[in-house]
Amino acid sequence: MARPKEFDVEEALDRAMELFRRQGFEGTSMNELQEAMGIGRQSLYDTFGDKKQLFLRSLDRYTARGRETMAAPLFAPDASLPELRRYFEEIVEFLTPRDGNGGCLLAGAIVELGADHPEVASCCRTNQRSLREAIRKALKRAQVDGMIRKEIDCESISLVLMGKLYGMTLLARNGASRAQLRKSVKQLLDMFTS
Amino acid sequence: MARPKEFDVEEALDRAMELFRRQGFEGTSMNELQEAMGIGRQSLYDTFGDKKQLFLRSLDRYTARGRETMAAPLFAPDASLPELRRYFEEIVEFLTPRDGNGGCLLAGAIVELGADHPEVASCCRTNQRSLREAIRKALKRAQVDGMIRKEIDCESISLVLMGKLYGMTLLARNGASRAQLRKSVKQLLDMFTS
DNA sequence: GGAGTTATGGACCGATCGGTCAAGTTAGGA
DNA sequence: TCCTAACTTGACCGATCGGTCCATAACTCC
Repeated sequence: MARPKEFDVEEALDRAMELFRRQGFEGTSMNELQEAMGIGRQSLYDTFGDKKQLFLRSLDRYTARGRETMAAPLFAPDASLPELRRYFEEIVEFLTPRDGNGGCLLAGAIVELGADHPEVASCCRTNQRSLREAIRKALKRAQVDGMIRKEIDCESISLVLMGKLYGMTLLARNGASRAQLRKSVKQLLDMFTS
Repeated sequence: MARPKEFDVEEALDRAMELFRRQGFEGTSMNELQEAMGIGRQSLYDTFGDKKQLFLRSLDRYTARGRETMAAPLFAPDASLPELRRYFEEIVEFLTPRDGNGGCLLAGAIVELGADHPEVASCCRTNQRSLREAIRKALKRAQVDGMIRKEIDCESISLVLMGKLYGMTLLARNGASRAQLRKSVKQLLDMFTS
């Protein structure tokens, strides 16, 4: 081994992730990334490969981060309806920040690259699958405990809720307020709770 | 007046719209547009202005087209629950074409340009407002006729349904099948019908 | 204290970007 | 008929794109 890196790889990746989240893939240039990450051109390419690889790593980090923070309680083995409600509440808050720079890297990735970048598409689908599964389990658990009506099909409702999450990212980007989103979440969730 | 155009403006716009829908704003170059539209460079700029103006006109056309075709029955003065169901069914079909080139120009516009292009954002919001209003009226009418439970708040459910539409564009882009989307629509709509 | 390895900074690459210029062509109106 | 306004064509513009090369610096190991 020789000369150590002068920058923090994880931190640089966070900066890239944030820029991609706000501006999208095509909308962000390597020059902007380099500047935002605070590293030199060559260090960028040596460490992260080309732009697509950097985006993919940012996306991976983004989804992992989401699972570890906001979604963590939902992924807990005993997660139920309260955890689900709390998760949706956190998503609403995340999508409507004070500075107005809402926007979801995952949604951007699906729209912008989902059709022609297999690895990105794969990452997005994997994330959707695991999240949906966590939602389904939480719903089922809540149903067993009598918090959700018996006739509800948790499997298909989990897809409805995934769509709800995606839908909110666009509603938020299109001007919906935190209060509006919060209310729409409550309306939907109350609909199948008993 | 002098020499007439050799190409059909509306048709050229359709081509541009289709390309933007599939590839997004940043993902589509003027060279590609020129080729797809089948016109010369200068004709393009003379007729449509710069890229942003061309995109805006494409977006306008896209939303207008949607209102005139799929959404037309929903906008009818006597639209009710059947029209609403039918509209969602048509959207599902639109989002899951045989060739796999699903994708919604409106969703792309919101994600890619909603944050930093006021005119595009304005167009997206106007479209959302009018569509949501049509949904709300149809819901209300269905409620008066006893097809929807009395305790339902049509105003806020209309936002839930707008979110559902947006959500489906991402679900479709992320691999959801026509059958899955259809089922999720049924699940949601059945939830507040009596 | 070399020797070998990795990181850094900046110049540089061809390609492509959105957009324009100018010369030539085709029509309508006087 | 001929003038002129509008359309077409293709070369061309500077800027920026993603990506690479190379000389130099900084570190570890022998």
